[in-house]
Formats: sequence, structure tokens, C-alpha cells
Amino acid sequence: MPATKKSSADLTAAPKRQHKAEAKAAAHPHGKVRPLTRIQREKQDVILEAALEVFSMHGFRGATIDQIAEVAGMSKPNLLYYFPRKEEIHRRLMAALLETWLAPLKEMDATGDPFPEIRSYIRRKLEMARDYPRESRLFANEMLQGAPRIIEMIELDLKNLVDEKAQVLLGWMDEGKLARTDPYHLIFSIWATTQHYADFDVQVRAVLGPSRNGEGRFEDAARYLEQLFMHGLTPKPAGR
Amino acid sequence: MPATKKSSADLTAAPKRQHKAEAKAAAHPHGKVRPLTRIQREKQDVILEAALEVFSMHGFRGATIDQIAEVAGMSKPNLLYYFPRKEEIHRRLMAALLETWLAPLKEMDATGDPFPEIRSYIRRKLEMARDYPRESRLFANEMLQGAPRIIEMIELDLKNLVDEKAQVLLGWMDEGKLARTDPYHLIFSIWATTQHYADFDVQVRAVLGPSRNGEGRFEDAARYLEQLFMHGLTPKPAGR
DNA sequence: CTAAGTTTTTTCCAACTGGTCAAAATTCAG
DNA sequence: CTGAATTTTGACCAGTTGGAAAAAACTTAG
Repeated sequence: MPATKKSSADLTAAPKRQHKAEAKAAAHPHGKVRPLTRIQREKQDVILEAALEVFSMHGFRGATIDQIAEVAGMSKPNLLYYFPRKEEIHRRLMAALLETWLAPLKEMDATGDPFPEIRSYIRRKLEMARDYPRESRLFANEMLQGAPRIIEMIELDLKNLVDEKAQVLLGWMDEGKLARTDPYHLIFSIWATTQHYADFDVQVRAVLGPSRNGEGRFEDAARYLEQLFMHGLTPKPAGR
Repeated sequence: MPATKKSSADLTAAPKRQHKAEAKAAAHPHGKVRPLTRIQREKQDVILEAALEVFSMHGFRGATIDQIAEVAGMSKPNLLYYFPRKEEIHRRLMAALLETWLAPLKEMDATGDPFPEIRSYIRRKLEMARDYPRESRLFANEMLQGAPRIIEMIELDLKNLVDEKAQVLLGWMDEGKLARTDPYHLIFSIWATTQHYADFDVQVRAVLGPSRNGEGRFEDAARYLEQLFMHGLTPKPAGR
């Protein structure tokens, strides 16, 4: 359960064919569109990893190419050889991020039972907050700024997925397997409580104090959230 | 229930005597430390209000003095006459913010009953997310960046307050009035779920769609959270 | 009204920003 | 080993950034 570094390998590695070609064509003033070379692939990954580090802390405007280049261990012009503009790096990061971010919700299975399903959804989200805190912060940063660069994806992909899963939740409620409540706000509350441990990590650490700061705090959080949601969503026996 | 503009009046108006003097002394190269003039007070408020707007969207590094000056309706040098450095503005904002931010928790009364107390704590926090979204985002931005400028306040004032209220919660649990659970994570979950509606506003709006976007969404959220926490924290009758 | 104090504007600056370009260094296919 | 393609570097640029300085404009107490 390593929570540090290298964590974005899977994220940065899946940028969607189309984008690759795009980036390539843009990155290289030379005419032809060729497959990426080994060095191109490696360096792009190094850059995206560094960019994740910097963007997730300072947001788009607050991050500088110099900074990213330094973290990536290369010169600024060299970095710009791979990604001709700052926005391009951010775009690639966000595109990959959204995929990863929605994956856990996608797994929630309508044919399963609500409590195991919701419980493991919470677990997965909490694990992501633990293992990919920078991704969580990158996302949060974008949201805070009004999501200018991903608003369409939010309004399409994300909204559709949530709509679909809200239906699943409503189904469970109709079957009396889940307390009747607002499925959208239910999903929001799971997002909020789990991502909190990545986004407000400093605060959580400061409040818990040095004594409770091992990875154990995630176990405690998991236990607490499980209790909260399982109790909170247990259906009342019809009457009263 | 106005949720827009002018909302920071009370925030920016309470900068703590000591700070005022400090700011004054620093702002004016002239020797003596005099009480603030009317214009100074007014303009400082205008600037802080503008700075709140800008900092809350772009974070400290992403915000520029020019931007703040423009929103404040004055020239950059003029603004710098009142606050000689960018950091100073941010510091003032954060100091006032922390006060306001912790107020609701402070009100949680040990002599009251847990459910009404917790319920109204949630209400108050949700109202703050609705009425002071910029303040919430300002705070979130600082957290995302690792709280570099307020870490001491977090580790002292905030931690102490939370420790104190955690004891209150534990007391209620001992009396069997509240489900036994981790009081710290309980507080975190209230923070997370309520602030989510300010910090991730774009996402919430996008997901709920145009139909559910009136202020009514806060009522829905309040109802949902109330249900979640009230059910989730109801103590089980001893056995089992 | 006037002079001292306050506020605002104009001009300026050095450092930093995102980004360009051509030359140099390196890699790699044949 | 060689020549073409790729990668890296150094020098550079125009625009922006936080901030300084000083003079001009405005308030205000007496």
C-alpha cells in the first residue's frame, strides 16, 4: 500500500489514441505524424508526473512551466519540445484524470445488494484519496476555479454517469433495501467525505496530531464512514 | 437570504486591533502610528472584498495584484498604498476567515442534547457554504496548497477547538445519547459534506442539471444531510 | 484660505512568465 | 560508421508580475 510517488503511472499512461497523435503532431513542427518514439513516451510521462505534482499544489495559473521543468529534471525549452503549450499538459492530465476518477462509481453494480456495493464504493474512493492525493487535489483545484477546462466533460460524461447511478440507487430504495433519500446528495456526500482526506490532508493531519498520523488514519476514516453510511442509510421498517 | 456580494462585510470588518496597527504602520512610510482614517477603513474593506473574490478563485499564486486592483476599482499603486504587499492582503483575509470559520463549531454546546446541537451545527455550516462560498473556496485553496500561510493557526486554534469539541462528543457517547464512533472523523465528515456545496459548486450544479438549481438545492442538501447524520449517529440499544 | 497631511496617479523597474528559434549534441537505422 | 532524424541547449523575446519613487491631486484642521 504505497501512497507515494509513481502513483500516476496508470493515469498518465492512458491518454487516448487520438490525443497522442494530436500531441505528436503539435509537438513536432516536422510534417509527418509518426508513432511516438521510446524517448517521447518516457519523457512525456516524466513531464506529466511532474506537472501533476505542480498543478495539484498551485492550480493552473499558479503553476509555472519552469517549476514543472525543474521537477521533471529538464530545461524549459526541452519540456516545451514535448508539450508546446502549458494548456496541453493540463489537458492531458485532466483527460486521464476524469477516466480514473469515475471508474469507482462505474463499478457500482445495479444487480448487487446496496450495502456491499455502497460500502466498497466508499472503500475504493477512500483508497484513491490515500493513493492518489495529487490527482484528487488537481481535480479539486479545477473545481474551485469553476472547472473552466473540463466543464463539458463534467456536464456530459460525469452527469450521465451520476444520473445512471442515481437510478440504480432509486431502484434499491424502491425495493426497500435502502433508506429513501436523495440519491444525488448521497453521491455528493460520499465524494465529499472521501476526497476530504486528500484535499484537506494538512488539516486532517494537524487536527489528529502526530500520534494518529500513520496510514492508520485511513483505516479509522474507513471504519467511521462505513458506520455513518451503513447506519444512516438503513431503511426504517415501513411504519412510523 | 442573499447569497451574493457584500457577503464579506462582517468578515473583513474584524481584523483584530493588533493587525490594524501593524498594517497601518507598514502601509505608511511616514513615522507615526495613527488611527485609521475613514477613507482608509473604507478602501481597505473594498480591497479585501476584491481580494476575496480573486484569491478564492485562483489561489494565492494565481491571483495578481492588478486583478484585485481592477475588481476593487482602483489602480495597482493605489492599492499598494493600503497594503504594501500581496501577502499582507492574504494574511488579513485568512485571519478574519479563520475566526468566522470556527464560529459555528464554537457554538456547539456541551450542555445541550447531541441531536439538536449537531443538527444545527450542520445547518449553520451549510448556510455558510451557501452565503459565503468565496470564503469557503479561499479556505479550500489554502488547504490544497498545504496551508503554508496558516499552518500555525490550524495547529493551535483549530486543533484546540476540535480537541475540545471531540471531548464534548465523547461525553455524549458515554451518556449513550450518541452512537459510539470516532469524534474527529465525525467532525471531518460534517466539514466535508457541507463545504462541498461551496467548493464543488460547479460540479453540483452540473450534475443536478438546470432543473434543480435554485437555492432549493441547499434545502435538499440540508434534508439529506440531516437524515444521514441523524440516522447514522443514533445509538444502538446496548446489545447486539 | 492655507498649509500640513492624505490619497491618487504617472512613470518606472527588475524579475519572472510562456514561448520561439537556431545551433549543438545525441540517437539510431542501415 | 555514417548520415538523417531526434533531442537538448542557450540565447532571446515580448508581455506580465510585484513593487518603488516621486510628483500631482485632494482633504481637512486651524
